[in-house]
Amino acid sequence: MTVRTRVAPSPTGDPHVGTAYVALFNSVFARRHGGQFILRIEDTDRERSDVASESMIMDALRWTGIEWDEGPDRGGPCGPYRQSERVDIYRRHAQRLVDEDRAFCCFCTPDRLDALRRAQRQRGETSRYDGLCAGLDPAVAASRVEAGEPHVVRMRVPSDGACRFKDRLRGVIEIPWSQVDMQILLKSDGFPTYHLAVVVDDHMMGITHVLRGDDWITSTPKHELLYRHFGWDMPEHAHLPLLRNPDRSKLSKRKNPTSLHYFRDVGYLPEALLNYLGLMGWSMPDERELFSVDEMIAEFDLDRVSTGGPVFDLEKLNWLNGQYIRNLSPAEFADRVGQWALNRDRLERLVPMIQSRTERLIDLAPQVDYLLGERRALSADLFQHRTLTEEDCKRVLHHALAMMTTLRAWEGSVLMRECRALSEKMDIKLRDFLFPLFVAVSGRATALPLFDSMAFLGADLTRTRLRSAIVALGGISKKATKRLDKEFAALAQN
RNA sequence: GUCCCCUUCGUCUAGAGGCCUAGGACACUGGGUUUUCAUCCCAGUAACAGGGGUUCGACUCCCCUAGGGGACGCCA
Repeated sequence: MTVRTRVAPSPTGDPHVGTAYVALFNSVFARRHGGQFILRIEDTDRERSDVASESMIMDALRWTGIEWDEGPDRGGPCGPYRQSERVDIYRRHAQRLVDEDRAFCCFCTPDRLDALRRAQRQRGETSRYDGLCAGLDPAVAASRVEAGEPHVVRMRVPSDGACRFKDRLRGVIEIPWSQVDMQILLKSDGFPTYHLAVVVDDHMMGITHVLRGDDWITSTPKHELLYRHFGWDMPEHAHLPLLRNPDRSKLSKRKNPTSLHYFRDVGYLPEALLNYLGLMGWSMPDERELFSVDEMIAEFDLDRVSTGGPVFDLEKLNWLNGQYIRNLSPAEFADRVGQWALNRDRLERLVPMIQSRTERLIDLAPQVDYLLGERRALSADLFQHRTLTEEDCKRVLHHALAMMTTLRAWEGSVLMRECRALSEKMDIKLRDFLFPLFVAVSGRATALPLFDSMAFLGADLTRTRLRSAIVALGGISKKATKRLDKEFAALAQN
C-alpha cells in the first residue's frame, strides 16, 4: 500500500501558517514513505469561499516550497480536487445513506434549531439535534422532499455506547455517542458539510493517513461512523498539536500574525519558516535544530511527534531566520533582498505614494522607512493630540482593530470607507480619528497616505502595529477590553 | 455547562524505569573578540503541576486533583 496524505484548506481568507504547518507534516510523512501528497480545496461553504483565496493559498504554499503531487492546478487520477466540483458525488453518497436508513431528511428550521441549542446549553448539556425528524415516516419525508420543501440530510447516530477510534499519537480515544450530534451531511443548498465530504474524498482519493489539527478529535466519531456505514477502511489518523498564541489559545490572527503573506513580506525565508514549523511538536533524533525539509524527510517518524500544543514563538523564528540569512552566500543574499523589497511589483506599489513627494531620489528612503523597515518604537507622548486624549486614542485603535479583523478584502479603498464609517459612528472627525492610526502605523504624526500604507504593509503587519501601539499607550485592561468589545459591537450594528 | 485532549526551564524541546547532579536551543544576565553595532565565542540563571499508588528504584507506568486547551454551527 502506498502512503497517500493530503492537506485540505478551505479558501476563506488569508493563507494561514497553520495550513503550511499541517501541509509540511503531511508532505514530509508521504515522502518519507515514498508516497504521494495531495492538495484538495474544501470549498463547500458557498458563503465564504472564493477563488481569490484559493489562488492565494496555492501561491503561498508554493512560496514555502512545499510541493504536492496532485491538486486542482495539476490534476491527477482522483480528480477533481476541488470539492465544489464533486457535489454530485456527495449527493449520491448521501442518498445511499438515506436509502439504507443510516441518514434521514430533516425539515427543521434554523430558528427552531437555534432555540433548541440555547435551551440545551442552558441546561448544561452538549447541544445536539433532538431527533424530531428522525422518526418521520420515510415515505412522508420523501413526498415532502418531492414537494420542494427545504431540507437537509442528517446522519443517524447510535443512541448509546461509545465510539472508539485510534489516534496514532495518543492511542485509543473513546467518546460517548451521547456527545455526538446527528450531523448534517447535506445542507439545504445541496452542498455537503465538511464531515461528509472529507470522508468520501479521503476514501476515493486513496488517503491512507490523515494528519490534521487536534481540534478535529471530537468530530472524529462522525467520520468513523461514516466509514463504517459506507463499509470502507478508515485511514490512520494522527492529530497534530495545534499551534498556540503566547496565552496558549489556538493561534489566531486576532492575537498574532498568522498569514503566510506576513511572513513573506517581513522577510522570513521560506526554508527557515519550514524549519521552524518542523520544530513545532517534532524533533530530530539527534536534537539538531537547523535542518532542511529533505533532512526532515530522511528522519521523520510519527513516534517523535509530541502532543502538547506549542506556542508559536516569533523570537526563536527570528533567530532561526538569522541563521539562514547568514548562511547565504553574498550573491544569494543580494538575490533574496532583491526578490523581497526591490522587486518591480513591490516598487510599483510604492511609486504612486512617493513620486509626487520626491525632489531628489535621496529623499526617498526617509519617506518609506516605516514601509520597508520596522517603524520606530512608540512612546505615549507621540500620541499627544489637541483634542484626543490617550483614552480616546486607545478607543480608536481598539475599534479600528476590531473592524479590521472582520474585513474580507484588504484594500486601501475598503479601509478608507470603513474608517470613515467608524469615525462617524464614534462621532470623531475623520482627521482626528486618523491621527492615532498614523502614529501607530508609521511612528509619526505625518506620513505617506495612511490607507495606501496599510494596504502596502498588509493586514497582519498593520494589525501588529496597532496592537503594539495600544501597548505603548499603557494597554487596555481585560475589563476595559470587554467594555470596548461591547461598544464596538453596538456601533457595528447600526 | 457537557465531552475530549494536554501538562519537563519564561518559550521550543531531549528523556521509552536505574545512563538525570534532568541535556540542548531561543530569550535573559555576565564576560571575551570586534574602530561602533551586529555576528561569533565562553559562562550563568532557570523546569519534571500537586497528591497518592506500583516498583529495590520513577520525569518515565497507574489513579485522583488542579491547571491549560479544544469541540459542542446548514464553518472548516
